[in-house]
Amino acid sequence: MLPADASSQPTPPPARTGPTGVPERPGLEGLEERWAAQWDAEGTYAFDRAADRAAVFSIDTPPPTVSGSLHVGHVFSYTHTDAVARYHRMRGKAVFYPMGWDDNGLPTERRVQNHFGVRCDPALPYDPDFAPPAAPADPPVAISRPNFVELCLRLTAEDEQAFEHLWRMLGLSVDWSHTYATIGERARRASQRSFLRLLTSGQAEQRVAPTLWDVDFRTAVSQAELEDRERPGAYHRLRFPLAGIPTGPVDATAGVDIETTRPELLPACVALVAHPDDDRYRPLFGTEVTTPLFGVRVPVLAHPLADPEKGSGIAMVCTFGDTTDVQWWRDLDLATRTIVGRDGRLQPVTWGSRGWESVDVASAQSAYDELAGRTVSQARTRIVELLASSGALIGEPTAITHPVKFYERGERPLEIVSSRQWFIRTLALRDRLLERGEELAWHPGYMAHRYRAWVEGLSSDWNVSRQRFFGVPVPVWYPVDAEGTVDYDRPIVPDEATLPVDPSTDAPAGYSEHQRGAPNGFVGDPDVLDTWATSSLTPQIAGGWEDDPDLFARVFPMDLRPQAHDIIRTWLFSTVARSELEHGTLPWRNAAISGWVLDPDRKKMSKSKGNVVTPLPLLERHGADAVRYWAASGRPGTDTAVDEGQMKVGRRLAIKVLNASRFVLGRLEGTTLIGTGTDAEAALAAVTRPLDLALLTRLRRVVEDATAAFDTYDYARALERTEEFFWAFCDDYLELVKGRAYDPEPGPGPESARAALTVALSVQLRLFAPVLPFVTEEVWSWWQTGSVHRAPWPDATTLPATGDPELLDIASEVLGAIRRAKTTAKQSMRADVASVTVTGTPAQLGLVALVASDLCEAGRVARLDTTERDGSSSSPLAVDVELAPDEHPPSPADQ
RNA sequence: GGGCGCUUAGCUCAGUUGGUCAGAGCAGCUGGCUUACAACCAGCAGGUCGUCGGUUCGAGUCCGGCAGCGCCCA
Repeated sequence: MLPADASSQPTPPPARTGPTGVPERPGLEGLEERWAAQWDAEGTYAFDRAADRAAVFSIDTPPPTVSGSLHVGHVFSYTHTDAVARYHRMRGKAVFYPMGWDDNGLPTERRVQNHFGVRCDPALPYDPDFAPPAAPADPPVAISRPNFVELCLRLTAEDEQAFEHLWRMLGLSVDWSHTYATIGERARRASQRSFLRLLTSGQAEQRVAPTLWDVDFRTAVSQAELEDRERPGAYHRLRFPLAGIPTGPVDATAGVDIETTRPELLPACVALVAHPDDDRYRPLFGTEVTTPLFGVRVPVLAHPLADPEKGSGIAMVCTFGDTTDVQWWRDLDLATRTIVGRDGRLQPVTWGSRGWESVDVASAQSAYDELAGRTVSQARTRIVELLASSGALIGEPTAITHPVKFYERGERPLEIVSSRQWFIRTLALRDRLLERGEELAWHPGYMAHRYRAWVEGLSSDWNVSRQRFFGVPVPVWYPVDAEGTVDYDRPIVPDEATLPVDPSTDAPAGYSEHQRGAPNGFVGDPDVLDTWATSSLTPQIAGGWEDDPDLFARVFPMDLRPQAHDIIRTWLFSTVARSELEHGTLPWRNAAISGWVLDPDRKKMSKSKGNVVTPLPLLERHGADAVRYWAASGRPGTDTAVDEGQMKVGRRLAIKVLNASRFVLGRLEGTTLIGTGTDAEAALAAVTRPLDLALLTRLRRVVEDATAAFDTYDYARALERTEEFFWAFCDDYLELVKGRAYDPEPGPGPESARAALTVALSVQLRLFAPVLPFVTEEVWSWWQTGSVHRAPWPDATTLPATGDPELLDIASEVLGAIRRAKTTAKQSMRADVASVTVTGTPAQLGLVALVASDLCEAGRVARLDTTERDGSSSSPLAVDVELAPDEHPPSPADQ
């Protein structure tokens, strides 16, 4: 585990030499600790809360799930956000960049259960002296809900410290005074307040309804938490006798065959449905059949969702096999016969009682008693045997593979049970939510499709209650009447001023705790809110909604929601919905969608595959700037593989920044261009040589490109442009101007070179700063005051537009030819060149003449001649290079 | 079954409105310790831009079909 205190013992800066403060041997080691501590101490990233809304850039940071270790995917997408944040800060915005922790919910519960070996039993009383077992207990120890929540809070607090340390080492420019946790008091208050307002306005309501249910976690889940998994199954062909014919040996001429993958739900059958246009079954519509084994008379009905192509074309409707059953049940107003309990086992049924009428009660009961108490899959095995021996199973089951709905964190197929749940009415909102999706600026734009497809496909309201423990409590109580019956229709709500409340330990106003559960008393709602029901309010929580109206007015609606594409349907969607319900606006103007990080073999990472890459070793091996470079090279929205090679490239780039800066600044000693208060205008005025002007004009275009790219959240493009320029700057320009830069004599040539180097370095450091915050800050500190991250973003319009960038190209071309000649001759780059003859058009030669002396200096060329020739300006130059006689020719033996 | 995205050098990927765009880096190979940098530098090599067809004077670039991969939704 990491040391939690990021500010402890920063590495001292290396010894410095000379007035420029440039270290003798600059390096990357220790920059993270040193600058993280410095930024913290100086408040470099503190939000200026006096700034008004127009001057603010606010970010709705994704709160990472705090359940174990961070994922390299976090590093990836958070780096993208941080680069954008740094850009806007340098553009002069007051950047509101908070950090949240998503600690409530199932992942934490699971982690606590495994870490301590405990399980929560809400029936137990609180034990103030409880201490968790030293080693995880097996079997788990049952503890009370308050004790369980305490353990959750304890573990998340530890995790959050480790996470914060990692974020600081990564260099996120978060204002750490604006943090929140989704189980924290502000989050609970905001979540409960919003819920109560939705309750008042009728947008939240409680109903007993078919509910997607995970039988292991024993909680409801929402549509957004579903996922399909391919599972083996089998079609079973069952024959339903026409009504009036008793069960028993089936008359083959008087039955209807259906096919089902869930024969165990036969006792829950309430109807058969076929497509209204299906001629095979049209004559049966309106008649009844009886279920095999159980002798229940059920209607045969028509519904367009029945698929004539599927199985026999007629389906059995049960309580409830899948979501289509629910729809048929609703549309056709069918009976309800619940057999699957919340533990995933078949409940006892008294056949012949109301709702369980049968033409042969005794047979039904005897068949069902074979199933009661079994799990769904056990019951399936048994009923197939019963059906086979009764003759109702026609032929052998046909094995198939089909998609089965699972809770995304679950291990067994979801059941649909009837239960009392709280819903937020999202279906009625669909059209408005689609409009909001159109209003939002998506980066990249095609991500809007994901949102639209999801909203258009909504099939149920949002179930927000969860039968779990570590979450924001549903803030209501219910009165208990004189007979001890709970009246769910008249919830007792708290005053907003008392929030947050916990109905399991707090008594409602007007009641005292001893009335809990008593006649004429009250009960608390035992459920907690879906974790998304709180996470969907992160703009409000971070922005201080109602708690800090002044702050809220300055930051909301926010400028940016950064997130990955897999949670568009959950987090992004639900946040848009809550903002629409609460404020009638979008929660933010822009959504920047990151891709996923894949493992080095481009496979999706997952714990089960064991290919999850953790970020800390990467940071230790390559350094933060290098890891950030890799992350920022990943295009917006594009899935990207972990690539340590790319991190090495980033590290090399950072080292190159150090060394190039050292060279440039080393040339400035004793000039007026160095040190605090460098006057950019004075430096620019000194840039007079064509090559130097050409460089700055090209740089001007780079600044324009990088700025435009960042304005559309394309950090990768901004980096690419900057990097491309920087390498050319190092490889060619620095070599070309070295002679002038080293010239100790004052004069327009040397001064122009030094001034151009100064300006170019300053601009490039600032262009790199959003992606490489540590190395740029380090270099900035050698010769500037203040933080580069507070320095103004380069303004392209201040750079010369009059230079001819073509001059750089032509100089590089000639220099390249000289280098090629030396390499071909296996000579050192320091080898002398007797003469160079450049053949080209007059226009080309005119340019060559402008850089001739720099070329001769850089290439150690004694004489440079030019020869004119006709031709278009696009035809290539011809460069003939004649090396000076080698003073130490290779001996024949070496040839 | 519907939708979205992707397919360019051995690898990872740029190529923004169709016209010096066939590119970069890595890996490979050949040289060079050059007074910023050997954690370096210079140079070399490399691809019918998935496939078929269409639009156009001209197509990685636009349109359509197909194949493969990935994701989302039924």
